[in-house]
Amino acid sequence: MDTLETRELRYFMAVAEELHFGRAAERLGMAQPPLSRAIQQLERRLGVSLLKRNRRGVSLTGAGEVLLHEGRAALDAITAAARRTRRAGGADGPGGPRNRLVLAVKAGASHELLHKLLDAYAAEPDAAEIEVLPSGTCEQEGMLRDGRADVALMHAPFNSLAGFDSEELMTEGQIAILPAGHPLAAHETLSLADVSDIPELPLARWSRHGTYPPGPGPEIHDQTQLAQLIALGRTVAVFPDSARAWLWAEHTAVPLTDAPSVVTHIAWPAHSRLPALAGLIRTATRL
Amino acid sequence: MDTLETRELRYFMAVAEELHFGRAAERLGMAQPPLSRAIQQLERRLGVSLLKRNRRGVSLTGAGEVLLHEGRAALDAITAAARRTRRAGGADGPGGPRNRLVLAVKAGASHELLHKLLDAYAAEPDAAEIEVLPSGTCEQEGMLRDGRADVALMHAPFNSLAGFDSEELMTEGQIAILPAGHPLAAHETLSLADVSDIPELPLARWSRHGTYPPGPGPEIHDQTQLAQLIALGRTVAVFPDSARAWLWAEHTAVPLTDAPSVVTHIAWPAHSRLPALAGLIRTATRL
DNA sequence: CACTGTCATACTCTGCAGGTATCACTGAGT
DNA sequence: ACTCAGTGATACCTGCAGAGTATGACAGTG
Repeated sequence: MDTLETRELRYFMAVAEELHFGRAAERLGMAQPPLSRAIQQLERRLGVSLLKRNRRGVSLTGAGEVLLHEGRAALDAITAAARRTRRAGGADGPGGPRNRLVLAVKAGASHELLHKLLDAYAAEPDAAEIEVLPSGTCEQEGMLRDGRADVALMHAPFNSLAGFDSEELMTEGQIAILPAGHPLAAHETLSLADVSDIPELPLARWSRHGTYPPGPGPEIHDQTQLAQLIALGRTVAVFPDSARAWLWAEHTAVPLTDAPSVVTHIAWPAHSRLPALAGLIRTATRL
Repeated sequence: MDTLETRELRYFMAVAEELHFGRAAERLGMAQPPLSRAIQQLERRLGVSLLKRNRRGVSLTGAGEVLLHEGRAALDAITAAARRTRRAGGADGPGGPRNRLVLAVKAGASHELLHKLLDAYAAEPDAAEIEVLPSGTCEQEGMLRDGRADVALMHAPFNSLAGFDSEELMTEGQIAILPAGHPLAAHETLSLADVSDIPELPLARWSRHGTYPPGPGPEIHDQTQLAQLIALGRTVAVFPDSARAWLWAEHTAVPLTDAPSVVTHIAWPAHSRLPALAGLIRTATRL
């Protein structure tokens, strides 16, 4: 059979990520031997070898890599099903299923657009309740995939719209945000090259799931930290034009001529059938 | 926890589709009581009521409908993971993972395009092996979703591209295929209205998962049957222009002026990472 | 008012997921 | 060369959960 229980998937994902049975077992809150057996059994059932046991740790085979990717998608779909079902629960009031949408937005981005959208939608007849869920850097995609959110504001080219349906809402240029006193702040416009290699102003490194990319810049994980570092003359940042909304007095914004445009979309899982979603999208595209 | 074992999902889907515990249990090859208990337990775990037990059959609650949709997507993702992993198995030859792609095409459609594509791709250096999988009416979507296929030729507006990545390959008009002797066959062009309500030529009804839509037309499930019925003067059909390739002598094709254009796309699951896929897509878009 | 169809409950049993103890093997250090 | 640490596999045992059988509760029907 091709049953593939979710338990087996969870187990395999843990091992594939840790590449170590002991640590994987610990992460799963179980002992190592049953984990080993479960994986063996999974391999036998699929008729495929997933891991190369090298006496010194473990590595993935080609089939293992495939299962790592496909399995993640499948697990996301499962937790999404659970979450969305729970959220729809207690429903069936006289006005149909309880109307509620979870909207994921990158924390701090598109304030103005978001405000307009929420106001316009709230004015609609029989508008659903919108819960705004602030998301970390580029995390909206995962939130849609695993059901934490029903719909999201995404920003191409930073977010990937692959696998979602979407409508374009807004296009804007990008600006460099510099310390007010910096020589470059006097320019009318700048290019990406101008701001990307300033020795005394290295680009900040954003936290991604707790780790930071390598480089000389300071480590940050929210916009306030970044704003402060810019104000102190320690770094420079590139942002969509709408970031002007939160600039400090110590900041100067200079348009970038050659930075790619940022396109804000409203996006949702392609198979979504939430009745309230259509109304929100209609409102959004009319803005 | 929000574990949601696939077994539970399968059980629920069966009940939600049959709306009858007994039949669902039979379909699952088990007795009815354990099924009842499993569903109850699922409802308790999710903290949500999924089914209304009406003493006379069963009906879905709002949350139940959500789980029916989301669960189908999740189950598809799981079987896709299993299938694709199996297919990648035995891999890891010296030339990297075994290169093989399964391409789903609507049986009989786009013959010429398909031929050109396969020839052009076969000429590429390190081309993967392409397995062509004929699919029933509009079934390519399901095949991509549950992993029976890796990539598909789809025809908008008949197929929905929602949830897939795709590239446009070809646009064509549509034609009416009439019995050669019919009065309308003498026209230069026709409109949809002209052919949709001819009393003596009712439109055929295609099989969809074994059932047929209601209507006066004959029931068919493959193109040859249809061709024969047209030749016999019993029905009329509307097809993309490329269907001219298989017309019989007893058929006459007349262009339709107001039928929507048919756009052929090559489409694949948005999260796909198959190395061979990129080459095929590149070849396809160059045609 | 018996009867049928339907889902729920009670009870039992078995298979398997999980734990503990231990083995087998390899590479490193002295 | 020998020991030791680290890692995954094996052997064996246990308890629970998932499956079966028998039966109950209830509603609609003729």
